[in-house]
Amino acid sequence: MNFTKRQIEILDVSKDLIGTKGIQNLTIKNIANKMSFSEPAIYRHFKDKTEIIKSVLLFQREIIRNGIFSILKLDISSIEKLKAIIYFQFNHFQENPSIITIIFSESSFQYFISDVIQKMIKKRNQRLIQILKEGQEEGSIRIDISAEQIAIIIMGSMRLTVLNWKLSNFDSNLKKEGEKIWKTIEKLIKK
Amino acid sequence: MNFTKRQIEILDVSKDLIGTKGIQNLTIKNIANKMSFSEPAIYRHFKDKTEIIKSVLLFQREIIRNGIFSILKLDISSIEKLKAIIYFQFNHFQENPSIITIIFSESSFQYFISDVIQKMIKKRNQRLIQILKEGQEEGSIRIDISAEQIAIIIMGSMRLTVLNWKLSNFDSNLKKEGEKIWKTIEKLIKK
DNA sequence: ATAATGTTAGTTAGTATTCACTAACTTTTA
DNA sequence: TAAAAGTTAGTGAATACTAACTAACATTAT
Repeated sequence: MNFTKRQIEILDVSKDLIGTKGIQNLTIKNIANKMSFSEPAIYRHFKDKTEIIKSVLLFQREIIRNGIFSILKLDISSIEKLKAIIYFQFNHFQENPSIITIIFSESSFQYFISDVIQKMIKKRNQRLIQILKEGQEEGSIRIDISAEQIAIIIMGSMRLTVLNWKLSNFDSNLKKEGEKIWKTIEKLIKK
Repeated sequence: MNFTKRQIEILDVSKDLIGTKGIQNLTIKNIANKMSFSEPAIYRHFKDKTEIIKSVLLFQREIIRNGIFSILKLDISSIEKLKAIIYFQFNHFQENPSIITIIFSESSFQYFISDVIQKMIKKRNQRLIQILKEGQEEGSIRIDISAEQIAIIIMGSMRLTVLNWKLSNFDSNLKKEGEKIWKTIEKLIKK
């Protein structure tokens, strides 16, 4: 996970390319054009295209992960953590629309890459469940529904909210929709 | 929406191709191979590849739509309709895993096709909201949360449940997970 | 200090492969 | 016998990637 300056430039350009027109738009030629380089120059920095895609994913994950970690460290209640994490993510997506396409591309990536995404989703789910369980122990979250099921409800509605935003060509206000869905979730899961 | 026998064969093969390895796997060559035809033979039945993809979508939509319509006609309560529709869909997915990839491909299709999907999603959402509103009027669904928000919760958790199933390589038991998530939803939205 | 050597990061020119699609012809079927 | 549904052989465009080379800079040996 240590990228050179130039590698990060390539990853940024790649992220934008995927973001604007999907994975199909990510070609070495397009990367090279956007960087005003020749195509072979790209291969000085990445072994092959797969490496680029993988790195885009890992790089983005790192950014989100750091944000979440700093929230987890805070000394606030589980519900407040949950809210902070959800708001942080909606905020991040609003400011980086390109990565949405990447996140919703589970199905269009090839095998090996799909593995990377799978692990990311699993990890994030585990963290969410843990927070929920803490909340249940604290007594702030209802216990008649398992943390696992609540996690599906939360993750599912978040993903759909983001998808709707994307399908509206990023026209609607994601932060606002995110706040709305959080308030709904809060009502549903609070004890 | 009137397809010949051969066209339906092509659509079936296409559905499977997308289902097993994603849109990238849908090439004229692969279709031809699977049908033991030459590539140009495909063009006797469809103008171009776009027509094939569009038709796959419309054909699948038709099947699901018919199932939902016959449920809507039944003389049962809104909650029961909802349950029946959700069970029907999980059941349909369990028996047709290939179409999952298609349904989760919003982002990987090109522009014109994404339009078709967008309309499908919108229509289904509208129908869901209508049922929920009826339930709220009947007094069986809570009214402190808008039908629109409940719809997001339901659609979102359904989609995520299906996605998880897909990511588990169709190993887990979708029908069982579907029943579980329905029971959770029921608990959450019942008055 | 400077000449020799190696490294980094770019270039041009090209390859092999895959793709959607077509023209021209042949076989099958109603 | 004519339309429908196949075939072979091919095209042009796009794609990932490679070979061979070069300019600029860094390191090392004398």
